[in-house]
Amino acid sequence: MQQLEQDLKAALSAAIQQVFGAAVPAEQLTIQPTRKDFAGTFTLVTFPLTKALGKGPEQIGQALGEWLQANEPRVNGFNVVKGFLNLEIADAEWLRLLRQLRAQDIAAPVQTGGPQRVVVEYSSPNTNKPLHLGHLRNNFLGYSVAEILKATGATVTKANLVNDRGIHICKSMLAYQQYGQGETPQSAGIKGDHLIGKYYVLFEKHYREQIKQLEAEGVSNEVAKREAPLMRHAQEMLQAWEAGDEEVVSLWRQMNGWVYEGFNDTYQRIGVDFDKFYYESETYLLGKERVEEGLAKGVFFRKDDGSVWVDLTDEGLDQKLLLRADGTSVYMTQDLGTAELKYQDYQYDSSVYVIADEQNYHMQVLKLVLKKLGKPYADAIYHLSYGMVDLPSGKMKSREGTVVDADELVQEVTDAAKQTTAELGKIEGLSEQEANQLFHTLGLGALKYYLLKVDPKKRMLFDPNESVQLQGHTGPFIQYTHARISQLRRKAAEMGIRPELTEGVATLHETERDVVQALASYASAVAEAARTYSPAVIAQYAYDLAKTYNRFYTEVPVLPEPDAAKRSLRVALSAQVADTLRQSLKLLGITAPERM
RNA sequence: GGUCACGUAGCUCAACUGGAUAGAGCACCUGGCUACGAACCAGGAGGUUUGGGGUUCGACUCCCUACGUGACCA
Repeated sequence: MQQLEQDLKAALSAAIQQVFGAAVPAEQLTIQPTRKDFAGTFTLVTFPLTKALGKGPEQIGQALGEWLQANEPRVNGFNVVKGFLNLEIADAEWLRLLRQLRAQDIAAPVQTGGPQRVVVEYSSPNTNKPLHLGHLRNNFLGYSVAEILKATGATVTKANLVNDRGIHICKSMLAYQQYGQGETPQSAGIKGDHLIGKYYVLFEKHYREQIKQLEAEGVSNEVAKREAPLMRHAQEMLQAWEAGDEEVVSLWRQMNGWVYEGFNDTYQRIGVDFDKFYYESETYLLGKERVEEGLAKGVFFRKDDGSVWVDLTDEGLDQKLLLRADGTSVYMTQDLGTAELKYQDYQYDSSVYVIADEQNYHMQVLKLVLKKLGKPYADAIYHLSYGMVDLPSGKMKSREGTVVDADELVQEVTDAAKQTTAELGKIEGLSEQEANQLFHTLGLGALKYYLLKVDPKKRMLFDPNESVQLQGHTGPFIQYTHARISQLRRKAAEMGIRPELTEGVATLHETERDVVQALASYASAVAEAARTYSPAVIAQYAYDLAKTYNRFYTEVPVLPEPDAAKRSLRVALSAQVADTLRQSLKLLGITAPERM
């Protein structure tokens, strides 16, 4: 398809030379898909040529159209509307394209000239509470972007930088010590991550009470927050952890272990995975050498109190702290360290950080600082910045208990899929296990598609009712189209109809052309998605393809078609659609069932 | 106070990076299952693309400005 477009541009450039005697390079021509309301596939916009050629836009269109029709066999018709030359492509070319697509492996890499060694860091949870809706957008985005980049032939490492240390974990640990009474996930019958989350909430509750009490005694809010006994204990615990205190470290190990069991369970359930785990407890001291390096190179400076800074005022930012006066790290210090570590591990030419847009400033600074250090990988860093997920009631706030828990949500979408499937009476012939598997596939398909179809950088609204919808612009709509074709293929096989393209077909139905065109656009959709790091491009593509196919399906008979050559062609066309849909969904992390 | 995003149909989102009459889904109305799976398809209604100015053959897209929403930096 891209090839055809390029060839047409070259042909048009030649036509301009021949007809008008002017040299206009092919790259300068504006060609675009023809709007639905007009006949044709490609459209040349002739307005920009008027000056160079000294003719009116219609005149140019007419002359070029005539030339192409006479000299380019793939163009078999054209029309000119104002400054637009619409070109119609011959059926023989569509058939050739379909034949070519059928001969290729749909999973074969799409060459883009993009990065070859990529690290995608995503998920990166804190270990003090279970995953929630915001994490889901992050996880689905990260997994999908990794799959998309793989589809361009890149070697991709999925990395998870677990934030397993710090004051927030100590809060859970302290609350557990005080109120836990030796409870375990087994004894409580609660998933590990949820158990730890329970104690985090408990900490916050008692902590707030202590603040309130102090304030009642006339202490200012600021001081109360700092001096509340629970907070002081948590701080002491953090120091003990850093000093390697055996009791604290052992409790920390135990509780993190529970959390990981819970996380692994959730990861498995939502179908994401990782090739490499980094733990902040092992990386939080890194980065100090980078600070030394920067001081030696004279790109950082030390203030009188001993703290180290970088001056970014030339870049329109301000001065940024890199190391505290007491020599302890800040987040930036660690991130400098892990960037170096990741580069040593993987020598990436692209390092993708899937992080919410509230970190935009931080990531901008990280990149600039690495640049100042002269790091070769500074430009390879890409912040895949995504917007927050809002609820109809507003922003999610853990303190106000308005978070949507990931595990609960997955259960809800699965239940919704079960209910709808039962209503439609489509579970006959499935074992209970198969049925449950299907409900999960559909529910998760709905949820993933819902979160991925929106442009990542945009803030989005999560409507619980819409997220479980199985009709319309949804994942299950695409899954359904795939399942329906699967059934068609099974029947075709039973009837002895082979999906093949014989010489017996000369002309195509309009909807068949549309389907071939959509199929042929797969590669450019993947390329575009990879270039922009946007699964939404694939989501939109898969929907359009399914939509186009469904129209074909209702307008044209496949199996009942009396002409054997046409019948085989339509089965082949359908098969290609199913394969392309399955592959597209795979890039989104969504499974395409054979029946539903 | 400063920086950066975003603002499109009642609601949720698109618009091939400056091109034609701004498209889908949901919700609402109408029609289509004795040819292959109706989780589908066809049609209707719904828009001053937040307001105002500018750039040009042409602006949802670029620039300026006001307003609104959100995030971040001190």
